[in-house]
Amino acid sequence: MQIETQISRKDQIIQTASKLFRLKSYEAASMRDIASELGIEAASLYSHIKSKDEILEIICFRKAEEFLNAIAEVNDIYFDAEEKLRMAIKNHVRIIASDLDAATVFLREWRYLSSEKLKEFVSLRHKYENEYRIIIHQGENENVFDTVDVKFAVLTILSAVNWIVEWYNPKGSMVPDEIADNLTGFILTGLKKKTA
Amino acid sequence: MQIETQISRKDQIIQTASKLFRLKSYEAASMRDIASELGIEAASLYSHIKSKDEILEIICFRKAEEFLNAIAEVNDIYFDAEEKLRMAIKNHVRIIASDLDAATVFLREWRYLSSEKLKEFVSLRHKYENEYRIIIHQGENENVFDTVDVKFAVLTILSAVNWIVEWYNPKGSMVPDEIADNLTGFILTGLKKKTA
DNA sequence: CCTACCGATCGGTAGG
DNA sequence: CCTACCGATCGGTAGG
Repeated sequence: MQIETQISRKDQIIQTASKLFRLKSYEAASMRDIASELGIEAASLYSHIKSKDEILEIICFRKAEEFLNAIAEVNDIYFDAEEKLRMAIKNHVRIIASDLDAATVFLREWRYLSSEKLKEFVSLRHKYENEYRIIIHQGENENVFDTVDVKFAVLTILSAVNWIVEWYNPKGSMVPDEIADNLTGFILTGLKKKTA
Repeated sequence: MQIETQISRKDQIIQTASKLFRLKSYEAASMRDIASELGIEAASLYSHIKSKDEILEIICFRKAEEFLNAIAEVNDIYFDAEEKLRMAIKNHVRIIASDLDAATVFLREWRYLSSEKLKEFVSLRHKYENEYRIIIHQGENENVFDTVDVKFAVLTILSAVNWIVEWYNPKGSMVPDEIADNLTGFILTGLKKKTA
């Protein structure tokens, strides 16, 4: 009956790997790099994990699950499309900001997944994208969103939202919710003057 | 006095490398991979190029120059901000579509540049981003663009424009100029119904 | 968790 | 453009 908030060795490995995979990429970061960061030998890592592959899988699929749970919750709680979109983006930005290392690996290094896992991963991402497509469709039906190429719109929205891993600074002036609000504003009304 | 349209061995190497760097990433694609694609031995590559690094540098800096030339031309030819933005995006998409392999490497693999070259590369990208910032500012002054966080707006615009390397299909139904028009529409007026 | 090690593969060079 | 090769490093295993 441990009440300690100790983080398991396995999770320490995953956390360290996230940091190094983000910094140097999955291929360039070696098991020796990860081990030395933890003050142990590379061979010792294998008492906790099966392979380098496995680490990447855990990082990518954990994040995928987080994103999918968040969008499911939004669809449960909110009713109108604009609010759904607003909250989906807010959650998305929060998840990225809560663990920037893992989120960056999820977004940037997933290509290195082994081919079976890669297929599964891609299908989870499609599932996530599809949730956004449904929201946009709903907005069109509610007559609050313009009729657009929905696939195209979702790609554009997610690209902007995911791009924040490239510039987000936890010590910067914008907190995650502000970033989300700014993004949503941009997505909803664009750059052009409304009262021109 | 050769009139042949032959492509030099060096350029063949660069083209093949672009393809493989995009497909497998810079680190994972080996010199032996590139050589075998060309039907020669890995050692033979070094008669035409100095190092693997050099290939990446050539790809990244060639593209950087293309992008910078294009935006300079836009600023020379057009006057009002909206038209400048429209044409800048059109050129950007055209450059990406004209050589998807090289563009993808430019956008995805530049992190592997050696540290001196990386610094130079990042400064070229900042220069490019700055040209967009100037256009947005001009639009604010002309009272056609809303006042926004300019840095944020440029990041969002470029993320959407660059994301096309992830889904653009040369054999797909949308030609580059259509993609550019769609993107520009989205960026200018957003998702929300105007006549609600 | 360590020592000791393996086979494979890497970028690159020498010398022709 | 090739053969022959180098030192370095990789992910991972055996055995304790």
